[in-house]
Amino acid sequence: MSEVTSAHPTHVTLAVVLQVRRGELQVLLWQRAREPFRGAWALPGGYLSAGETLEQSIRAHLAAKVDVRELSHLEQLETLSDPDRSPKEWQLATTYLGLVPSDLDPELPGDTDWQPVDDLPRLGFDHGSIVLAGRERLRAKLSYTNLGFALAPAEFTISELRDLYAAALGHDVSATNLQRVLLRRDVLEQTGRRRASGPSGGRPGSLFRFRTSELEITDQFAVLRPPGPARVPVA
Amino acid sequence: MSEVTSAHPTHVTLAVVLQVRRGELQVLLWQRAREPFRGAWALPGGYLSAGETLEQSIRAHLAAKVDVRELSHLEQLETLSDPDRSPKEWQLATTYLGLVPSDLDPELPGDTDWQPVDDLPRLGFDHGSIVLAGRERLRAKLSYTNLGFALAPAEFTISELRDLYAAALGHDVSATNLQRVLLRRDVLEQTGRRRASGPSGGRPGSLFRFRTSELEITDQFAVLRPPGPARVPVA
DNA sequence: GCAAAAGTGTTGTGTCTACACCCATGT
DNA sequence: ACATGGGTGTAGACACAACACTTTTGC
Repeated sequence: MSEVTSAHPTHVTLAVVLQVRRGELQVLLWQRAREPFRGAWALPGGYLSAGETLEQSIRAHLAAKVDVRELSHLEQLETLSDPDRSPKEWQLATTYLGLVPSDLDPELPGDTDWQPVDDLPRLGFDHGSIVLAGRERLRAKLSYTNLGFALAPAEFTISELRDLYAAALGHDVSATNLQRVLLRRDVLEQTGRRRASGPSGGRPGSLFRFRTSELEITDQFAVLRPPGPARVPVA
Repeated sequence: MSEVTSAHPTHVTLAVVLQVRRGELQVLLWQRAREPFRGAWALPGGYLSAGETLEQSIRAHLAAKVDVRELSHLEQLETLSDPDRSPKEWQLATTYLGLVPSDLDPELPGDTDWQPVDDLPRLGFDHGSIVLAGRERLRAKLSYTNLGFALAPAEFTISELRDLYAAALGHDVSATNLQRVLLRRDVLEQTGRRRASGPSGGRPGSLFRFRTSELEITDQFAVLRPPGPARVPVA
């Protein structure tokens, strides 16, 4: 139990902001200057203010760390309530997953930096497990939605997209099959332009873009799906 | 904005408790005796008490309505924070999905009853949309997990299970294919016993049970899945 | 021509739906 | 015998992975 358990808990919002940087999935963290967990890294966030929604709260706190307009996606994860999760007070935390496209490099305050999710520093509170929960949500949704749009620049080649997916998913991805899956699902479209070849030659890749930046479920993986004459093919 | 917006919100937990009753999916509701929304139906739940986790809170509030031991499953849904969601106060609500096996018929207080999800009465607050969100979560998880265990009695025939799935999913389900899908996924096992025939004859059905009552993801629907030599077949 | 990178063709596999057919029981 | 439901066999649809092969570029 907390040292202080008042009748009313405090409420904070926390965000797992992820971006693929230098080929690996990284998370935005800041280093605590005060107890508790002085010197440890922590997720950005803070107290809920009067009259705010939780989403407004996390956006406001993130604004102190990054330009919030650079967030390509934001969704709620879990609300944590273990009375012992903060040593100082009874504190609820509603966690969010945020994503930043790989071509942006936000200005950060001095105490804030990106850290690799696969090699996290020591994190305070329960923030380590929150980061992993965020990564799992991302991985799942990459598989059955068009969430890739939130990791990618506006335009990209299939190889570049493959590298983003590989970094986020943590395993190799075949460019060949990635292209076919996303085109068949009508998630990608060709821009008509092509990227210039690299210095060592090679065929220049076509540039693609995501058809929409609204989250859509593209593979409803609906096993046990409704009976009936095959679903209408896309026009 | 609420009439009263204090610096600290109150926090409630609410549960969408679902059960298949008489062939249809129903939700546990109680009828409000006081303003706001006097006479309207509402989800069970209530204020978070000092030192409780959210899950302890919703279990405690449900205990006033049903025997909590009859809950076969309980999981967190979303935390709602719109300042206008309650007319009286600034109130956060963390919502849960609860499930009750179809063979139980809990004793209920006089103000509490089951209502069909497909034909809801007038609900107070934002509880109508919460019920639908709970139903969607159930439908999705029936498809790719073994969550059926939480709707079904300990033992059942495939036809009985088919009827439960059909009621929960809202469309016909083929007993033939349901059996094969769940057996292949190793979710069901045969008990060896059989049900007696009905009055009008017919072959008696074999009795099955779920292999486990722990939630498991049985179809990881992992499109874009890791490369490699085919996953090891079940022994 | 040769290396490098992008993209297509093709085959095979796993998982599901649909539907015909067979099985076991009561009357 | 026949009706009533339970259960199996089998064929086809579909989406994907794997991999060989072709195309387009730089040097």
